[in-house]
Amino acid sequence: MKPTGQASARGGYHHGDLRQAMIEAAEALLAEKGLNGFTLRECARRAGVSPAAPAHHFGNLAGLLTAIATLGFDDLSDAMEQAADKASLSGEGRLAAIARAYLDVALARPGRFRVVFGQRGLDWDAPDFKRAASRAFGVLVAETRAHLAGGQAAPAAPLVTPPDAAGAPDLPFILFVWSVTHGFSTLLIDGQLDFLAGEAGREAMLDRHAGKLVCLLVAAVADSEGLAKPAGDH
Amino acid sequence: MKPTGQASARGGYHHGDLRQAMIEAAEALLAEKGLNGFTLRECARRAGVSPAAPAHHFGNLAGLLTAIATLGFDDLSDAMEQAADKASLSGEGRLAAIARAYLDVALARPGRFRVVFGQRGLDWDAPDFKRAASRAFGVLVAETRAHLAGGQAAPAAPLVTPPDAAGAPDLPFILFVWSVTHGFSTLLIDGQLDFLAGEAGREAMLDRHAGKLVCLLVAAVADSEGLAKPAGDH
DNA sequence: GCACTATCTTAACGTCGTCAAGATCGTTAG
DNA sequence: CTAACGATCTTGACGACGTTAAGATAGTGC
Repeated sequence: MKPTGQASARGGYHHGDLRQAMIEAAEALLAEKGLNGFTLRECARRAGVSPAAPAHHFGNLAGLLTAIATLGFDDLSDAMEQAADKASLSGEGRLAAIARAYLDVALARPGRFRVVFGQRGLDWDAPDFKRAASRAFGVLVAETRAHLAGGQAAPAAPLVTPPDAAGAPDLPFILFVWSVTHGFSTLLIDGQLDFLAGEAGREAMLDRHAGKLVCLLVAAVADSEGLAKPAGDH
Repeated sequence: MKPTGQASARGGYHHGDLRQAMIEAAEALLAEKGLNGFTLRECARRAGVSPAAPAHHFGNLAGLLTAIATLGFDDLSDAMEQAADKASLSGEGRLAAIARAYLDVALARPGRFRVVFGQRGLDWDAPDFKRAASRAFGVLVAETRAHLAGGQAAPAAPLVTPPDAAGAPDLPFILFVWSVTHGFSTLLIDGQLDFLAGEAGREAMLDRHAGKLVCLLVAAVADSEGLAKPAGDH
């Protein structure tokens, strides 16, 4: 049978690199309609492929979303690392830098961010996904510890596997940092703070408050440093 | 035509109080399957009613979810108010009490919490919903301000309309409190902190860290009180 | 040049949210 | 008392969704 459907419009029966094409289509669709309007069929449509084609590459919808979420975690890790390094050079605090980077990534791609931390089912056991998630958490842990240590020194071995952190004495600080950053990002993304924007728009509201919020966070971690540590170290 | 379908099993053509029955079925379904497995048809099925029946009471799926979210916001407000009052009597801090109450509500009904702050579309313009959301934010504002004022005094007029808060000097503190609380709740609910639970389960992990986290929050707000205020008041 | 395997299409299934049209019931006006 | 009416619910249907099974096509290695 001649390829009379989508394949003919594309020029061949095989796509070539459908996996990448699907991911790009998915990102575009997420940016356009958000996670709510996201559809596997629409992605396949944009990739010029039948609805059943993605099954072989991703298994199912959860597989595609997991691939997107993996990219999202890596994006988060990269942005935090780069921001911390740059801030370290210019003398700013690394903690403030990663918090700001986290927020920026969330705001730049809210759809993808919602996939990472969203309700639609993911393959939590996918190796790549687990690795990406661990890396992002590792960056957070490393930077928070560097901040607690008082220096701008980048830790030599920044990779922290989650089980290591389970009993760490500075875990409350790490959770605190993550909670503030993630919470503010989530509230913003979900539109819960839109009533604060006024007529100036969200950007103005961000410029006004995000900086102060990060200052509060840094001050909080610095000031209560001795709270969770048994013996004083300063 | 005789009622041969769902109506006969119920005993009559009319239900009586379908609106309430749908809400109860929805809550049960959310508790059982979460927001992901939530379905309007399944709710109607459990209420013993045809799939099109809820349309007249809620308009569409968003209408039903908005009704649930309204209950969720009211639940949040009530829990925070009661916790603050009780804590005030026993001498504890009201701020720590509302943070803990927020977390407890989220953990007690994660499905409903995800409806309130979730991705599935809601009718943001529904009057009841707006009122409930404003009330919850108002409680947060009032308690944070009471804490900043240094006393456990409950404010006489706790209702704060959102526009009032847009230019308030203590807004960063309020956002800070909300971000920490909401962020930690969200991370927990979404299973992002499950790897910290270990073999002891999530309850043990909560008992270990939630308290310290709230302590950090309270200390942070108390310590950096003078940061956003132009003139020192202590 | 041929089998083999990966890749993609077609067709279909069951489920979903929603709508239009009709049936039923409670209520109220005459 | 009854007839009309509006509110409530059912039925049946529509298009879209995710997923699957079976078949067609293309690149690859022998």
